[in-house]
Amino acid sequence: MDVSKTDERRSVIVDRLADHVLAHGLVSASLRPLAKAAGTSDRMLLYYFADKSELLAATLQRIAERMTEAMAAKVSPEPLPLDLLRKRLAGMLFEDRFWPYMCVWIELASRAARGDPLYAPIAQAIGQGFLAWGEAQLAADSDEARSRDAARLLVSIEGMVLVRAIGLSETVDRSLG
Amino acid sequence: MDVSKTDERRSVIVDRLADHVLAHGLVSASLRPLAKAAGTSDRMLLYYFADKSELLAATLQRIAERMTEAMAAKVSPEPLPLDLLRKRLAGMLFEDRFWPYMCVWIELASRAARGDPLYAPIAQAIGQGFLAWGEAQLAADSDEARSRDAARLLVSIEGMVLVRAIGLSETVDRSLG
DNA sequence: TAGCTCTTGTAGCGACTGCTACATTATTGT
DNA sequence: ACAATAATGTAGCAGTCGCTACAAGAGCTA
Repeated sequence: MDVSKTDERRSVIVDRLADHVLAHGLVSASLRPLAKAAGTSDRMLLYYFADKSELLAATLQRIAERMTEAMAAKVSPEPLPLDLLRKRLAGMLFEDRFWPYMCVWIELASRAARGDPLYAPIAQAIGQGFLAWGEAQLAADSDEARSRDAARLLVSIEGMVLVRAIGLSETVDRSLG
Repeated sequence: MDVSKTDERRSVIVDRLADHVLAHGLVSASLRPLAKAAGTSDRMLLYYFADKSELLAATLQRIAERMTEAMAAKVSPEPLPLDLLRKRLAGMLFEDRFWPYMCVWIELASRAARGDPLYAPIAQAIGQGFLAWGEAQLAADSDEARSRDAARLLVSIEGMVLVRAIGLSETVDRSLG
């Protein structure tokens, strides 16, 4: 059966939607601009997706997948101590090519914070994925220490991202020094 | 002169707008709902304020003032080391009555991250205000250490806020342990 | 070739957006 | 008391929002 035909076209659309959301944010993710970015019509977006929520969920999932791939490519051959991993990760996330992901991430968090039923579970899942990634990367004496360090990694990375978001990059640098 | 008359009414309105934004977020801060919350009409909001930007700037400033007052009330008589101040502050910011401020703060940051000309300067100013507050609270051996610790305080507090926003409160706790 | 499903365009609905023109009432200063 | 100014209501404009009814083309199957 060629459910694949439809799925393939859906996938192409989702890719372009992801590009658009990364470039312009969830705040300008309304159907007509998204459709134009995907080279189609709002009518067709709602043909391939039940409604806007489903469309955005698929788009955010795609964005998360891209980020996961990028981070998988950054896996170190051996476990790293917290300080070192934090610095390497910070260096990566502040690259220009990754900053759009961080912008969307904050936007996602701001909606999750209000308990939005669409965004809150997505944001939580991404956060837990990051924790798991951190635990796999970290050198630690015990499982307890590993879990604690992963939590600290997540917290400090998110803090750096948010502080940079408000235009205080040099404060981020100072905190690392 | 009773410019005061107008200013007084503006101030009452701003107070109610602040309540509404804290309760429902910037995302639902459109003129008609705001007006209803302020007990007036959209027409009158634009009578007292030049446009929506000016109105929101005033509202966010009011919100920041309230937060500043709350933090001023929490000043410790003597300087505190970083770890202790961090824990006390985290305990405060995660109280139910302060969480709405954190939600608005993340929303503000998400818009600042995209360089929004209205929100970016406001967010940056608030961030710098926090840094100054932290430097005044921290015990440190040198100005350099004080500045670095204030940066670390800001980064870790923001990180905890963001991680809690995505529903991972227990991860925040683990990071503090 | 007839019919059927998949795909797509057109047009529009009702709600909401920021904002404004116009008119009217209330208040104030002289 | 009268004129000027401040304050407010009504109505609406032009645009966007998510979404949908309707119809027509495209492609396949019998």
